[in-house]
Amino acid sequence: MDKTTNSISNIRVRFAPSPTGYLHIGNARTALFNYLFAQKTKGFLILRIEDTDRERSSGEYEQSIIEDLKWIGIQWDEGPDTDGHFGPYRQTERIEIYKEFAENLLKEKKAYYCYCTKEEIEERNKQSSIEKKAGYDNNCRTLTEQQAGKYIKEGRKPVLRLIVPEKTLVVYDLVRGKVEFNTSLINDFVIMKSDGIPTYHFAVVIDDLLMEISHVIRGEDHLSNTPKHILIYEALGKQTPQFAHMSMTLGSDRSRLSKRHGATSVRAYKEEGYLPEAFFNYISLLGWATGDDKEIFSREELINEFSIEKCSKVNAIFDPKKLLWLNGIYIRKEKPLKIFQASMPFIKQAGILDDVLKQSQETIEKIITLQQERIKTLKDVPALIEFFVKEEIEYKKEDIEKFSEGTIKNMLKNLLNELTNIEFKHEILEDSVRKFCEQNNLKTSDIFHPLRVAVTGRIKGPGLFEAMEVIGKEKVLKRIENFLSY
RNA sequence: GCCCCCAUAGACUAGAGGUUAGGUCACCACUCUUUCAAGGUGGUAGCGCCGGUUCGAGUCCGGCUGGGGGCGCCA
Repeated sequence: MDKTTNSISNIRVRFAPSPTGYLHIGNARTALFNYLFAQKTKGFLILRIEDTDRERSSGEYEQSIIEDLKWIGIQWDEGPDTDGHFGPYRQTERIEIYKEFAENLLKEKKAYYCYCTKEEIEERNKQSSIEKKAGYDNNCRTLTEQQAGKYIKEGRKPVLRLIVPEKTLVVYDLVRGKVEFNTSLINDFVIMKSDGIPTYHFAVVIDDLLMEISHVIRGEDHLSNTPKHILIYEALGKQTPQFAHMSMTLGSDRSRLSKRHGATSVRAYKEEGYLPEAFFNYISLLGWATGDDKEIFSREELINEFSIEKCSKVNAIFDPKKLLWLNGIYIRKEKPLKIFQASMPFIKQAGILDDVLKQSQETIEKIITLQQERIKTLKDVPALIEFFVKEEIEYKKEDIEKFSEGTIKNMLKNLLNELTNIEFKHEILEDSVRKFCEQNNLKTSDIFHPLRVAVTGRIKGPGLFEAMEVIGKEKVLKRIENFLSY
């Protein structure tokens, strides 16, 4: 995660989650785009924890977000878990810094204390129904010292509000182009809460400033808040970074991605057996595309091809089906041994670990190779390899009934004798079973299907003879005998 | 209510005035095949609506409609 200081780029971007839950898919995509941009430009990615909401933030969530980012393969150059010259990277550890900036704004009369309670503001809003202006009425901007003194005596703890000058603000957004705002619609907003903690708007600006962030790449939900941020930069007499507001990720009904749409956290997909590479690739496709028709990208290709200009302004719907398809693509491309290793948690979970560990690595690799094209997610692995590794298999009642007809059983019995005498190589097996069918005037399917059920306990699966070879002579013969006993 | 953003099939998108509107997922059919899967081939399906500019509009402009976002002592 370190980068030497001889980097020529002074591009610095950040991903700034608040640790109030697991890493959300939408946030993961924002993180990914920041990562890709940093990599592409040889810049720096900073991870900053925005934990000023003390009610909802927790260290566990911070940890889980870090784990999930790492799982996806997003690496950062500076953050709470690494060294860096712009720390601390956790907002609650920066409270004194914000206070200092706030006090300066107060001194310069660019901000003021407000003693109003929520109730008082609401009440006044109701009274002035002519102007249906929502929010704060800038009441305390013109508070006399006398009035202020009275409030202080009452023991009221004030918030600090920024004086919002009336003007037109222009955001030159890298994704959306020129966007104009009229600040007359913005009320003097809170920058420091009454408990001395900065609000999001204030902390974000101070941090981006001090951490020398050059490009703020974030979700479109922050576009409307950007004028507030610019106002703070201006009050501080500082230049703004560049802004890029990415489209949002929505659920299947075009509403915000929520529990109703299924899994919304990165962690859930990890636990469902998705490969991080596939996930990485899939979310990069949401709101971004190259001019050609390419969709499958390695990490390096993605970094190489990425550009903010190619980012779409249109909100994208998260489609689990396409992710599933892409996951299959990655699984089929992966080395069998890698798939096996990645499936270990699921194998353990399924309770077949002991049987699996009895197999040689070679056998395991053969099994995975045979089933690879059937694996959609790693979670499928136990069910697909189970009948290879288990000593005994169980049959479904319906399958037994289907193939319990006397002639079939007799044929299988005869075949069993044949199999006893041959070498268990799939070519040889196939050869002799086909010959057996011919000699007995049977269609191959008359024997293939019952044989598959007898040997694997299933009506579908990989090539029958390849499977038999891997399962091994001893087990196969035993299984057929067992099947015949029903 | 006010402000901001957006609009190509069910979904993700290509398209920067002249295209038979291209690709991918999903869906359907066919094919390969001992089953399933994977693969191959083909198919259904789209420029939200109304005006304007232009010889010509998916593409430019305006309006409408629709969707999303913001207006917190949440971030």
